Amino acid sequence: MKQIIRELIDQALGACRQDGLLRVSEQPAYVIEAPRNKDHGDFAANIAMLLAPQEKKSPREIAQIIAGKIEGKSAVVSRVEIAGPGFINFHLSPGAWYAGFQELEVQGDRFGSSGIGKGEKVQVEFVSANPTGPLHVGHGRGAALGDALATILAFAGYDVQREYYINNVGIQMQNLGRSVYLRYLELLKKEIVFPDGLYRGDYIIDIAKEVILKYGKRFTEMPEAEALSFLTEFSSSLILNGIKDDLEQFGVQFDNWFSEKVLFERGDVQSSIDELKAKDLAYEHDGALWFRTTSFGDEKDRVIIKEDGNTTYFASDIAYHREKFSRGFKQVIDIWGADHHGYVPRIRGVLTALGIPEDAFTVILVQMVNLLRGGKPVAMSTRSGEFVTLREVIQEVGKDAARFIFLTRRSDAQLDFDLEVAKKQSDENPVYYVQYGHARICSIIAYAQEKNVSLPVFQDIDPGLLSSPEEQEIIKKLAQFPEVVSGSAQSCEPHRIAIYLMELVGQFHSYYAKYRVITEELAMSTARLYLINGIRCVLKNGLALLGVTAPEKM
RNA sequence: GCGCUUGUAGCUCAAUUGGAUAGAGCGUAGCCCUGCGGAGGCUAAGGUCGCGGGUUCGAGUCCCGCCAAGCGCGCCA
Repeated sequence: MKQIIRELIDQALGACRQDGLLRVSEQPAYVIEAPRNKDHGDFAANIAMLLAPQEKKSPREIAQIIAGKIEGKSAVVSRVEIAGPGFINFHLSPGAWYAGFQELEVQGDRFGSSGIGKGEKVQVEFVSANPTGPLHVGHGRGAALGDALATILAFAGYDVQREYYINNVGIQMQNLGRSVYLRYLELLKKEIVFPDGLYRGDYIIDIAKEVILKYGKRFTEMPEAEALSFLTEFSSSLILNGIKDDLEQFGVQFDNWFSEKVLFERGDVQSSIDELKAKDLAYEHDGALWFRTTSFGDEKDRVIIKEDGNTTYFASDIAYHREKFSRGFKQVIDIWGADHHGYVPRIRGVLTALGIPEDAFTVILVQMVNLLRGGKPVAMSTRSGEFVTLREVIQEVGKDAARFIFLTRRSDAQLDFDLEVAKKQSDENPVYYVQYGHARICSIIAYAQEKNVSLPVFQDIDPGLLSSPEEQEIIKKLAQFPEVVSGSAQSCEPHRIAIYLMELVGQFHSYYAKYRVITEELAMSTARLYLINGIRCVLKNGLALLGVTAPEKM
């Protein structure tokens, strides 16, 4: 619809130039938008204000000239007016919106999808938590965001891959193995000292118990190094399986689980280092090998091989990101916890060094989650092991509520997650508001069937009957959905869809309260049934993009 | 100390990416079922958009300076 308006304006500008009314030596990038205020029409353009400096006329005067060339040119536009500082407001004829109806009807489940992604390969990497402990709420936020974003991008025509990077190399893994080993010995009544820095959570003891069940005492009889090596492997794969289960329960499925170990086994880490050396971007100093990240805007250079000869995690990440792009992704999106933000310049530096275009890489930082219960903070200390796991949250409040709460907020703002509020199946909890709307419509459709009013197609209805202000607003709102989806994809902001759904369902609920859908008048009943079925379809599509179910009954 | 992010109604959050009179929910005060789902609807009160400058036709949005909160600033991951 915007496109049609844009064409009208462009044509008018051409006509003005031809008639010598305006110079338009340089056409500014103007905006067409749906004004907040209904009195300002269906669309507004700011072209006249932008043109004012070069035309040396007042914006309103220019607007008047342009409007003169638009008036009566199209059946779509019923009225054009000049308002405010020089906006050109377009009022559309009611029939203009019917196109949106038909699109919705034809596309059904695909309504809202688009081809703006042009089939480009995009990777979204998210969660990527170390397999040293269960996922917590913060990971849940990243999971909901990454998963929804991936779905939305796919809907917008990108070829999307979801990837989880498994950090299964390094000191933290050894710490995990040692933690389990010590708890194991402890359970077998050996004297132990449990040092700081190891994992204290109860889940470590659970793993140790499982080891005893499966393998008995045998690790007390073998050399410590051998036992540690086995237990590290055993524990991390056990934890990783737990993570996979949790994510599945949360409705998240990855296409690829990428293991850091593989980078070493295939020699990717070594070859990355070689490449940096060859480009003179790495140098030796104090017995370590440094990467010249300062050349790319970082605060200081960073170590990639330590004095003791081991590589840093940074070395792995260089290799990993290099490897990602070698797989042909046009766009790589990493979702990180905000506590890693200091890491962004480093990785950007790496990519620049490797000759990867800056805009091919996006980092989305997801801010912390403050877990509350009835307004009071819940202790979340990883070291002491006192934290609420994602699994517990899902069990307590449900997948849909948790996901929706994460996805109604922008990712770069901190989020208060109150378990008591999330659990309430009412007012304070918007997910039920949206789902309830969907269920309500399904129920009306079922009722209509009972009354022998079957679900109509566009040809069956008289759209002119949908003339109340509420109905007109709903029709427009439905037509906006595709733009909301593509905007959400391009800005990597899934929350826009959640907000839109709450607005749409709000319109529906008040419409429902004011007008009766199924009455004695068949023509009116059919038209209204058609309208609310359109709402149902959009609610369902929108919820699907967020990974939230759209129940027919609740 | 330096850097990143945030600051909008009593609370939790939006605001079409620079647009016209800043909006929802909760909470508060009232009200609405003889009708398809009351997990709903209607009305009211509630704002110095952290503070101060600047940019321009126009700023919650961009720039600068303060203030506050969170997070970073390792040859840890």
